[in-house]
This record gives sequence, C-alpha cells and structure tokens, in this order.
Amino acid sequence: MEHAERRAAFDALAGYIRARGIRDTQARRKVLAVALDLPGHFEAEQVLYLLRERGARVGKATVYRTLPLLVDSGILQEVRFDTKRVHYKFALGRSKQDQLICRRCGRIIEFESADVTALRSRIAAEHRFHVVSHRFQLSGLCHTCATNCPLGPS
Amino acid sequence: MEHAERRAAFDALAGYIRARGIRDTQARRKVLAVALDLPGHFEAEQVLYLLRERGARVGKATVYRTLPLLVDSGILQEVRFDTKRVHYKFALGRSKQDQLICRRCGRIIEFESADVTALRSRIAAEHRFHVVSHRFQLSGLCHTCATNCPLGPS
DNA sequence: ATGCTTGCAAAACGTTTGCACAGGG
DNA sequence: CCCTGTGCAAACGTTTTGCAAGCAT
Repeated sequence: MEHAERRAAFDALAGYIRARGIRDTQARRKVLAVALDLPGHFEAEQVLYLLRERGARVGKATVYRTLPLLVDSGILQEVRFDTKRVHYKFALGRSKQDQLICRRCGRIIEFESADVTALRSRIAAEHRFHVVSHRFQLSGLCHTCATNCPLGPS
Repeated sequence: MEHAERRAAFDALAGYIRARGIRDTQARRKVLAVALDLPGHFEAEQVLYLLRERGARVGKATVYRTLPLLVDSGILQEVRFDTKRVHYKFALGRSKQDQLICRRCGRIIEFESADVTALRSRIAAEHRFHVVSHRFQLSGLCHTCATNCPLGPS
C-alpha cells in the first residue's frame, strides 16, 4: 500500500465522517489503518488479529461495526465468495472488481473489462433499471488446475 | 410448477441417484417435492417449515444434506444474495440465471443474455481459465423505486 | 454535560457434526 | 443382513446485540 493510497483512504474516512455527522474516533482510524496493511482479500477476524498483535485495544464488535462503515465510505468493498464469512478488499481507485475463482485451488484472479461495463449498462437500460453496482464472478478451474486435473472438481 | 416440470425434476433425481449409486430414500423425495412447491427463491428453513406443515417427519440435518444433492443433480441452483444464508431456485430447463436486484424493495428480476455467455467465454479464454459457472448480478434501483425516490438508497 | 461509541460477554443465526437407530439394497 | 442415510441434539464459527462505561463534541 503506497503512501498516496493510505492518505486517500484516511481522507475518504474523514470526509465520510463529516458528511454523516458521526464521530471521529480512534477506533475507526485504527481499524482503517490495519485494514490497509492487510493483503488482497481479508476478513474481519484478520483485522481483529492484527489489531491485537499491534497492541491496539479494539473490541471485536467495533471491528464488525466499523467495516461496513468503511464499505459505505467507498474505501473498502465487500467480496462474497462463500456464505461462511464476508471478505473485504481495498477499493479506492481500484477498477478491477470482477473475479475468476478457481474451485480447486481457491485462487482468485481479478480482472477488469470495459465490455462488462458496457453490457451492464445495456442490460440495465433494457429493464429500465438504475444500476449502482454489479458482481461478475466466473467459477471454474484456473489453467494450472485444469492441466493437472482435466476431469474437473471432484 | 407444472406437471411436466415436476416430472422432469423427479426423473432427474432418480437418474442422479442411480448414477451416483446412492440410495433412493423417502426423505430425499420429500425434500424435492416440497422444494418444487416453494416459490421463486427459497431457503433451507422454508423447506423445513413446509415439510413440518405437511406432517413429514424429516429432520433439519437431512434438509441441509439433501439440498446440495439437488443442486448437484442440476434440479436446483444456489443463488447468493447475501452472506447470511443460501438461497435456492428451481433450475431445470430454466435459462435465466442472472439477476437485477433492487436495493430498496428487494425485488429480483431475472434475465438472460447471450452477450453474458459470450463475454464469459471471451474473458475465460483470455485468462486461460476453464469456466464452469458464473454469477452476474446488477444491484441498484428498479424502475418503480427509482421513480419514487430519485436520490437512491438511504 | 450530552449522548454517540466502545468493549465485553452473551446471544443469535444458519449450518454442520456425532451418534445411535431406521430403512434401503 | 449390512451399511448408507436419518433424526435428534449438541457443536460450530461468524456476526449481532444488551449494557455499563468511555470519550468526542
């Protein structure tokens, strides 16, 4: 995570807090700081763990209450792979929001395609729907796994 | 649910059971029968509830064990809207598998588009990925809700 | 000072599992 | 008969909530 991105994230949080008229607390900034240090996709539990590791006294409930705030402010994005838990990723200024998910090794390949955006607009228009966001996930086997096991997932 | 579709569903289950060499039990048929009577998208809990309502003595565990079987046999399809629970829908011979989800009223508009299929293949090829299934969901406001509240979801 | 936020623990939730019994082959 | 499949209840792991205390405004 580069300095510029961190800066943008904290700015976004500050702006969000001001706009919503909610309080600027240390807990919220600490959760954000830790979230920015986690790699790719992470879960609430990892945020909590890293907070503890750094000696920050932030409760589990606060983490669970803050992450949706960070999503709402546009800093993070929810990514849902399974029903077990919610995953998050840094979203500010990142455009790759669609995924290829390997059923065997679990690898997640993110991609971006102008065609997806175009298609999304076209379909929305056809149904007179006002699109705010979309999810496009392709599930199957990545090249490596497909080569090792041509028969597909067990 | 028309008679022909019910018939096809039970045939599919029978074929699946034969192919896998697993047992043809009453519980599995009862779960299917009830699933076919549930509207659009439903959850495990609704299956259980309707079974109880009809006096069928089928345990919760059996429902949770059978639904994935019905998915695997191609009769049902998993649909994931939120992380809370898994939703299911009848899938046999139905081609509409993509959705427009209204954030305000919760309405789900299913659609089908050859372009989605084509795009999916193209993207998979670009990444040398072997696609098995995909998910394409557009979230926003349906025409009715957008008209009533132009500012978007609260 | 006021009341939004927090932390803790306990509850809630959908789902899974251990086990003895039932029932299909 | 054997062994898979079932039902019950208890376990599970993530997320939510009730409440008293803490801290931003």
